[in-house]
Amino acid sequence: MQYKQIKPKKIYEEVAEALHEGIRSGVLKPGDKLDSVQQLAENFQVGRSAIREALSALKAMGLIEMRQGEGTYVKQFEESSIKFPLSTAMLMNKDDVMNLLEVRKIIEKGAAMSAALRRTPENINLMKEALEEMRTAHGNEELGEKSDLKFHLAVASSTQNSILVKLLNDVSDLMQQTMKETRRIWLYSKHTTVEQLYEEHLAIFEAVLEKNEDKARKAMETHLNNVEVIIQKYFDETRIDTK
Amino acid sequence: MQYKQIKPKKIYEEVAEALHEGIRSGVLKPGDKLDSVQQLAENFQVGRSAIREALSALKAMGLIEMRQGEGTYVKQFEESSIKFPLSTAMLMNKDDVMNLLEVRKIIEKGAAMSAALRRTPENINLMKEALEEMRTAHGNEELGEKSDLKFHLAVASSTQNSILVKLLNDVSDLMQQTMKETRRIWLYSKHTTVEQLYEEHLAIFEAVLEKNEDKARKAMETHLNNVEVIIQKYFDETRIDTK
DNA sequence: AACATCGAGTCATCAGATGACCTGTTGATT
DNA sequence: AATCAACAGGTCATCTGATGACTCGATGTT
Repeated sequence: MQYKQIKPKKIYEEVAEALHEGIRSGVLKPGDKLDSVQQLAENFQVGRSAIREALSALKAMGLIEMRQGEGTYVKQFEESSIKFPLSTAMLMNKDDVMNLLEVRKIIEKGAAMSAALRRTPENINLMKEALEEMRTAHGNEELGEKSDLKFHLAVASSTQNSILVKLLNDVSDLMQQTMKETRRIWLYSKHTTVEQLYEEHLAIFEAVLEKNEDKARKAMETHLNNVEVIIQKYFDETRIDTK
Repeated sequence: MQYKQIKPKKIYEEVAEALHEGIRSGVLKPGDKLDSVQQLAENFQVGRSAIREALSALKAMGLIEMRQGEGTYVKQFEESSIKFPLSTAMLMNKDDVMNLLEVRKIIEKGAAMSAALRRTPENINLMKEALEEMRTAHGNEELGEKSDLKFHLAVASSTQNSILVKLLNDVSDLMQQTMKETRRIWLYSKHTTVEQLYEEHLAIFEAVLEKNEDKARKAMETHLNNVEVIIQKYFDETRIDTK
């Protein structure tokens, strides 16, 4: 028979849960000030350390903010901040990078399609801006990289789906972190084909502009396939094993 | 002029960061036992509370595990289950749910395509199992719901992409939690169309079995569009405003 | 061989003390 | 009247000693 795992609840876990529940249920609204640690300790009838450990955990989850000398506040977290706990503690081997890239491809393709349907004139302007930056950035890898990101973000925003934007952001962050060490070489390879990259982005832009869903997907796919080739090449050259 | 925000780093934040870095860089490998709190306090030259608060945060992120009487260990987080720390203090309004569903659609469609390419015989068996469960579960909503999830998970696993699996899991969790309160009604609406749902799943299964990428995508799309209709209907009926 | 007991190591929790920091008030200076 | 230094009260940040609870393995007993 299956025995259910018994786990003696730690006090600070219970406290954290209670507060979390309070926030989720709306008893504690964003911006509200919590009682002082002292006060909470008395309310819950526990020591101050237990309270502080609970608060540390909640803070790590991004639910509250502790301001020294002031107090503890429930964080403002409109739509934008759903946390996708894509663990940043990830090994950086070829498999992981490739898997991550596949995820990114899936999301970006979907985003491109959705963007083609829902983009507004403002979105278009943002994309134009990014493209312009990219075009005039030849030679300046730093700036090129930034406008690249900006463009992808503008596409994501065009979906009018804040959750999707957040997710794509997280994935991009992870990619950047994962590739931190390979960055210089990566920028170099990229630089060599900067013209081509610009063309690819332009194609995506046009598709979104024309509200052509299918073309947008394909353009994004082409683009990311090329990115994949570059990364692939880098891995092959430097012989980083798949663990 | 722009002033850079000065933020005095809290000790426990620095400790948390140091440990996090250690894990990410691989100095601390999964399964490793950390020094005792006492010891860490001496190593970092800080008080025990600071250490404990840092550990609470890392624990909340799912990076470590504290076992009373034993010690603190770096969590094993292979492909399987990374504990999902929770991020769901989110309002449950129609917009959020719809956005989330769109994200799910994007990911699941991508997963279905990838699954069609890479599924192994074992994956097929898992899917079959889930389908069988679903078929024989008529009337038992609890079980039906579970096998539904199991099926989607089996599809995700077929991609051989652990990151994708993790992500889909997180999104599903979020959806479940978000819809926790609407659950009963949701199950009911679902029940009325359980036959149809089974057919839809079967279509996905067949497509994956045939390694037909395009068909898989379409089948998944059809399925999720129907799910969307059900949810949509629920919202319309109960008049939950868009905030 | 099986079981009970015990001790070392460790996490869990409490509470007092001290420092650092923020806000608002008061009162003196200009 | 405007400005600013000083202060007080509230709060978070941190350290520390004490105590309890728990795990594991060693030791001793039957």
